Amino acid sequence: MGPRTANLLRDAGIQPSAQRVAVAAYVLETCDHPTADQVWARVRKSFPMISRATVYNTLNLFVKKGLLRQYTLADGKTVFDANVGRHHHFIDERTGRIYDLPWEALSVAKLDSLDGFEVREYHVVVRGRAKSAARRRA
Amino acid sequence: MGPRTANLLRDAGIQPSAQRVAVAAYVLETCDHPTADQVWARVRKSFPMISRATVYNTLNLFVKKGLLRQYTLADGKTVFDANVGRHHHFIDERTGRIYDLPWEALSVAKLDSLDGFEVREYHVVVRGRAKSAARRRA
DNA sequence: TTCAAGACCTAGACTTAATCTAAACGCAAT
DNA sequence: ATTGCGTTTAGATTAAGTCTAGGTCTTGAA
Ligand SMILES: [Mn+2]
Ligand SMILES: [Mn+2]
Ligand SMILES: [Zn+2]
Ligand SMILES: [Zn+2]
Repeated sequence: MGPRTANLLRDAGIQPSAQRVAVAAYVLETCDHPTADQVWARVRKSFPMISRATVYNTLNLFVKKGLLRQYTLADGKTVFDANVGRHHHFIDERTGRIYDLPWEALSVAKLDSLDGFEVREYHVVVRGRAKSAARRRA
Repeated sequence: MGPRTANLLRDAGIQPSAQRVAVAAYVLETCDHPTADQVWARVRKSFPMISRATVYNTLNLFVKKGLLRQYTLADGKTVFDANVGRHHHFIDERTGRIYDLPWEALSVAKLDSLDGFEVREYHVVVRGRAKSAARRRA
């Protein structure tokens, strides 16, 4: 997470300050879907002086630059997603945990015949329970 | 919207107070997907003394009794939906407005082969622009 | 009819997520 | 050294939502 992360930010047109690298090292690597405050809590362990505003600003900057996506899928919680490609989501109803489903795992038919709507993107939101195999995998 | 609405509430096991009938008359009839504060603003026009807490309590009660569904689809906003059957959603990216798509309008394949996940429900969230025809229809 | 008991409602305090503000900081070019 | 600019900071602010404690309304039994 040293110069590799810094270069990743530079390539996206972002000045790699120490705070931004610390946020990136966590949020761009995890396969969780953390909220902003979860990111703050996590990054503060290794960077105790970082402020809440900086974490929020940094996450929003990463979204604007295409390094992150932002979703609100459940509970009114806004989460961040390092998986910026197309994919679907599975929400475990017991734990609230969000899992990624590969784009090819599902297919949606009849989208073109949606009369009156110009479709730009879509994804499937699935709810249920993740079995232990999936919990381990993620 | 007088005794009809009251009976609807009674049938759901809800005591039809004046406040609850006023909330129901709007939120169970609209095909919008209003937030709690939008419901409050609307109901206050005809019932100026109703409190915020009552609107929130009433909406949550309706959800618990199965008269409403609650979604968080975009912008971290929690919205209420009088359409309690299965259906999909279309979000207009310009206006933020949410439209219902009939269940049969789309079909999702390969859901049963989702290894490691026990599916309880799912729906498709589509984003794009609603053409004027759809805007009129809704 | 009266009048508790319980259900319901209300204003306002509180909590939490998120943004805003204005000052301070850090670093590079002059 | 001085300036300037991008970045960070603490704290104030806004907004969604819940909670509390007391007041009001309904209801049904005496
Ligand atoms: Mn609202
Ligand atoms: Mn909020
Ligand atoms: Zn994801
Ligand atoms: Zn709907």
